[in-house]
Amino acid sequence: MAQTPQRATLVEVARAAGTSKTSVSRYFGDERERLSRELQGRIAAAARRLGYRPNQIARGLKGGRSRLIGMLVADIRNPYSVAVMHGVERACQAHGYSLLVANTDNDPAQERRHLALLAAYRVEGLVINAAGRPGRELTRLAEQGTPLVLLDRELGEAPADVVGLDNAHAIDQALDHLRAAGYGELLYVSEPPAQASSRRARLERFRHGLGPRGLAGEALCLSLDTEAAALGGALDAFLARPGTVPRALLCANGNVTLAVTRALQARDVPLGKVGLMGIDELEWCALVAPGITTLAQPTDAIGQAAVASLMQRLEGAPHADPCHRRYQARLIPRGSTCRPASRHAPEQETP
Amino acid sequence: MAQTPQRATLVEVARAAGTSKTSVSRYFGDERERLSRELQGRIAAAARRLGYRPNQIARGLKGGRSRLIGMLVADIRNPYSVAVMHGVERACQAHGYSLLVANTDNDPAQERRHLALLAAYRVEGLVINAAGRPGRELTRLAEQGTPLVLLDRELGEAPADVVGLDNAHAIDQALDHLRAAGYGELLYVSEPPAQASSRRARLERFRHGLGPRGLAGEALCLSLDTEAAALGGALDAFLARPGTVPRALLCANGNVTLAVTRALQARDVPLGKVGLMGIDELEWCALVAPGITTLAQPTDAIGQAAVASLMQRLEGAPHADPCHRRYQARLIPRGSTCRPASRHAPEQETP
DNA sequence: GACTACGATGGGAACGTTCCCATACAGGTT
DNA sequence: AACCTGTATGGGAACGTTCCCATCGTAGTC
Repeated sequence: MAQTPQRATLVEVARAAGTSKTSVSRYFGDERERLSRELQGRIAAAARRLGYRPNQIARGLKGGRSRLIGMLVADIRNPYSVAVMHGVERACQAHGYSLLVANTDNDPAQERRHLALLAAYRVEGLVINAAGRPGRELTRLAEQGTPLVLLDRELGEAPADVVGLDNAHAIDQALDHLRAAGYGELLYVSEPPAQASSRRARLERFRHGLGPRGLAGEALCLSLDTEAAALGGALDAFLARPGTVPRALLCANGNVTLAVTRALQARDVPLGKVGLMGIDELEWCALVAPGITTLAQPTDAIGQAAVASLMQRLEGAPHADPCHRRYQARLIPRGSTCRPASRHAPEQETP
Repeated sequence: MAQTPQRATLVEVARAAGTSKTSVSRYFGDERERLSRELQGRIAAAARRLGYRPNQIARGLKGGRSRLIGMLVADIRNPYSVAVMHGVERACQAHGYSLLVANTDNDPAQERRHLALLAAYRVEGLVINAAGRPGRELTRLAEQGTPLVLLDRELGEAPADVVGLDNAHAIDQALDHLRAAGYGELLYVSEPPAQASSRRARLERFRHGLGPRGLAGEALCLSLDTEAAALGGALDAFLARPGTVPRALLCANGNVTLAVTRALQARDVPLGKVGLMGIDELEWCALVAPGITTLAQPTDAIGQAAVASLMQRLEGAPHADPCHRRYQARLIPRGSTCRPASRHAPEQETP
């Protein structure tokens, strides 16, 4: 039965300060210096007394500026996504924007629904880390002038900037590292590439990078959700092959690394004897003995770049040609890619 | 140079459909059935043709219903927080709300700023998983009628529901399990309890639970950010004590488990010989040999309960007495709490 | 002393909705 | 024929801002 003191409005503050709403609006907008010192003082006092907070919703309505950036995340429980999101959020904040996050759980239907929702809130820009199937919704948004940034996947259709890992270079780093460590036969494990261009890019680079380096190998693509069982069989087959060339597994992303590590442990395969390496650094990679070698993505930089991209279009040239920003991975060598014979640097910590 | 077809408005749709804005508003609100079949058809056609989407901002302004729930997260990179957030988001969605997330990186200044921001967007309810220092801002919000839910911490001052783990019972489970496994001397490692009531609750229960069970032990509280170095020393001291009673470490949360596991590995201490157990299940706990025993929190249920709490106050009794909902942890026993002597069940997978 | 210029302020029309209150016509009752 | 009652629709005033366009002094200029 506490009474609810209605939230104060601009007009109420104006009345309390003995001035007009225009002046109060100026005070809270960015024209404060146009007001006389004395009036500023009166407004400040009245506002504080009433506990006034500008209503962002009303602001957004009039000016058309919601000060909201939307982000579509395919899987909010994926550490990579969260790390990037962290960068995105901080960058938004630095530019005076707030972030509206929508998680799609990898479900295209939710993706469409959430896209519509973000549009309904008139987000001024959109960071997309989901399948983003061509989506008329997405194209429409772009046509209506909402800048789009894709994380780690290209869409072709909609004009949008792309920010992400330099996939080709990352795969090159991995192949070079594995070759230098003495592994000659590789299995590349990836989720189905159909859905994301970065998966395709990595896979292709892997295939084309083997020959020139004198490596043998092949790729295994499966959905971790639906075909997890198949992974074990495929690993068995790979490990049971005839021949004595040292073998290694290369995981296309953090989820795969997790699944593969589980499968290897279930089989009591010692890491290192069979090499293991993954794209995406996870906090536990150093902990699983003898440590899993990874390629760390500069997630913070990627997040910030995404927002920078949006800001540029928001403030400057909205219709410039789509641009790509690719970032380099950082190799973190650990024991999982030291063959027992030549083991020299058993573990190296993240700096 | 692409021209920007301004986003269509209600009035434009009305004109195109040869009707009034009221009818269009009814169509997109929840009074569609009041319209004649024929008019519905005309509106639908016009809306589709123009690509109309109701402007949520304008809606929010008029009705005072922003359809937004805010969530304040202390550390968005903490898997526990993210897991709960996932539950919150899905529940919001199910109730027709969207989630505005603000991450504070454990910084009180950011916390205040973000709280103000969420208030500015007129969120209809607030889920708080941050220090939430008494905060006049918070009390004000509560007074103005915004329902509040605290995750895993009580504030005392502001009237708010609390949702979280049944800390006392969780600690009891841990102590019982460790005792049954034969450990007699425990070290409880926690972050400083000052900031969060749940940390205090766990710590206290630990202290009071030792005696009745015939256990010895003590607690170590340190900030992982600033005193990480001290952890190693404290572990050394604990492990080097005279006496032959088997010893175990109990970690107050996931962050602590990570830090402690790192410290133990750096010291080549085999898990199990020294027992290790943690609150919060992390995806890698099964992977670090011989597996780390954990108490899993029902994060999804907690997130959903938080939103349910808000909805209840939003729809029903806004001023009912603050209520507490506590959820039970689930014990996942693994090798880290099997003493070498009595090792029988080396590993057990998460179901 | 009339003119312009400028700095400080205020009035009022938007922005795109919702929702209260008409209006219009149909079909019953008296 | 005058009266309700109900259903399908439309007009217009909010909601809390921003921003254009006054207004009103007070100087500075010729």
